[in-house]
Amino acid sequence: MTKMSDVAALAGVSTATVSRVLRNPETVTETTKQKVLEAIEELNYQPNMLARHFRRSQTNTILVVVPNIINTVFAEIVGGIEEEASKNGYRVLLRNSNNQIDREYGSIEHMKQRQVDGMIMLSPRLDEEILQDISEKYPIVLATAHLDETKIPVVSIDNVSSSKKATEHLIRLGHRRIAHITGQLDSMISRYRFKGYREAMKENGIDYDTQLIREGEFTFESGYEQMMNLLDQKFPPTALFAASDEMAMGAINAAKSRGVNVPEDLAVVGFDNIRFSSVFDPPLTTIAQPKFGMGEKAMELLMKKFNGEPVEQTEHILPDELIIRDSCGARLKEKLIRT
Amino acid sequence: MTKMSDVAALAGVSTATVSRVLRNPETVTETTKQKVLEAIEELNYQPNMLARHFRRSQTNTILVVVPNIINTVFAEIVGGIEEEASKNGYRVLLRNSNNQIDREYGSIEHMKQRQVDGMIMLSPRLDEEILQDISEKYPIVLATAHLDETKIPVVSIDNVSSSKKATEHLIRLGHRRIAHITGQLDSMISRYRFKGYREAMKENGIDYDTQLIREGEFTFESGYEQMMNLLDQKFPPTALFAASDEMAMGAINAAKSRGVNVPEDLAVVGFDNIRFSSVFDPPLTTIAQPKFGMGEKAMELLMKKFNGEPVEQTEHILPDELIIRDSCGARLKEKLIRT
DNA sequence: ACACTGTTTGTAATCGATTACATTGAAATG
DNA sequence: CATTTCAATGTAATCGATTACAAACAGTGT
Repeated sequence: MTKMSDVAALAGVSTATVSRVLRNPETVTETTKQKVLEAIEELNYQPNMLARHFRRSQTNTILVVVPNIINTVFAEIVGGIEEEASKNGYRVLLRNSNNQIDREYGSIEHMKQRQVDGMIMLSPRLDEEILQDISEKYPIVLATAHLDETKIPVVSIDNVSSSKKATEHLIRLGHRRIAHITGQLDSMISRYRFKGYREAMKENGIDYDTQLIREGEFTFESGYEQMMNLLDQKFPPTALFAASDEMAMGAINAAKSRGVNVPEDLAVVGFDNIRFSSVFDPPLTTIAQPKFGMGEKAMELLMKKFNGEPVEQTEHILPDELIIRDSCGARLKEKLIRT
Repeated sequence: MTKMSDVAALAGVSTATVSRVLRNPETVTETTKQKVLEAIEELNYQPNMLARHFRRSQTNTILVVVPNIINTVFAEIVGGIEEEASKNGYRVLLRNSNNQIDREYGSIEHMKQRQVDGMIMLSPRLDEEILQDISEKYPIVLATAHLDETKIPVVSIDNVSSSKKATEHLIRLGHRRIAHITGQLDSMISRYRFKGYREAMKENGIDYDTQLIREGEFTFESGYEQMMNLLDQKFPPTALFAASDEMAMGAINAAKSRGVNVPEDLAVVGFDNIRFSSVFDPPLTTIAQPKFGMGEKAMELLMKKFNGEPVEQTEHILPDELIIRDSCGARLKEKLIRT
């Protein structure tokens, strides 16, 4: 491995000058710069990054903590982060937390040891206070999260209003017995989506039946199971708002297995607009989160923190969108009206 | 930040001893070890990893280069890699190549600069010779790849025999006009899957119609489009083997849109067994790759390289499995026979 | 008591880039 | 021409852990 002193020797300058050519070219005359550049070329020199990182105690690496990379929602967000990071010369270290709090802790230790310059946590489980403490000393950004009163930058969509929008869409289609399958209720996101549902119902003067609320786990299987429960009830729902597309798909399959037609007998709206929602039969009506964009935005905010720029607002709400496909019956209705 | 010399001072020993307690505890007497450990505890000392990495020129980090993390197949493999890596105290740096060769090059530069201890490439695009060169100097493992004659460890399934198995399944169900939608044919994997198809046809005495071979891009959209083409032909196929589940789904949707029933009018077999295949309507018959396991295996092999253990075989073929669901019509047939 | 062996600990060099501070030299000014 | 100023470059310390080598020490056998 050629090192800086080799370059310096060949170019007939000191290592300080070589270093300057590399990092502050404007402080060096054109002629010496050329000499050094030629020597670098000649020797095929590559700076030892480990030495640089050590000396500057900076790694140009960020840590992304994901509950589970296998989940397509997180994978897309990570895609956005990686894209934006590599634009800025940063590298992305990936860590699956598997929703375990101690793994999240471990990741924070990692940052405390300065092994990374900052971190982005997706759907953190850690207490708000703990996160707050860390954020005072280290650059951290959260995504798909919501904290009540805090200075930590958060990138998210408005889960309450979007869920409200989804539920209202079903109400507008004439439904009153609207079921809701939530995600794990120990997660903020699930509670916010549930809240949006309640608000929509209330504002439209509908007393919702608590029997129609079921807690799932954001998976197909849980959606399937909970829908089976709902269909077993004396007065089954005529519509469903599921807190994730996966659960919506599971629920629809449960309905199909019972001969219940979607959307004719059961209108369904999901959440996330995952890649497969448009291909599913029937294509899902759902709330689209700008997943890739959220990743990019999170990384942007982290870059601001790195550069010492102020991050004006702490909460960055990106726009969501209700995507109407077939599972809610709106298109079917339109067609019927037209004919 | 407390450093090693602080600990040494408090414990009344030299830094060398502190370092030994941390890395070679067996060379230190029990009593001094205790003193040092107490001092570490007292000061809440954490070794500076950047200094350690620099000094040892080792990073405990590996690089994983993925064509696209958004693709669920790769996401699952990365999940397996991450799992196994963190068991071994290694960290995973993620890089999306977006199938661009120059990005793959860049990642190799990264390793040459010793910023990572080794790398795993998924579905590399780079030339075999280049990879071979690199492998002689740096620890590298490939996954979902196949190289003809090389010393680079590769983790994969047998794409030829599995595709043959998939095609034979369709033949056994009585089909002769079996179409095949390939992936991009500049990718080895696509060519191997195509080869498996040809072998199955040939061995069963069927001259396949080149009109029934269409090149897709591993996406829904391409599957949809190519199926439309197939359906437009004078003698459309009665069965389809698609080189990926995504394309199979696209194709099935194309068929549905034309009123062609799957599996009654068109039997379909896919490839990959992605998470959504079982939920699709109809559930896909497909070849299951042990995705998570492939990731784990790849990391295991890399660990062997790190430890200087010999990697006996270069090609590690993991078992695949034909998962029979509804899209191929086998179940339907059984049912008909029984009744 | 002495030499010898082996274990434990300490001293100080080392990894390679960065940078505070010192030096050189050339241009500018009176 | 002497002096000041400033830009360009060099010298050497520095970051913190690791480790080759040296030293100290305890135990063993004669």
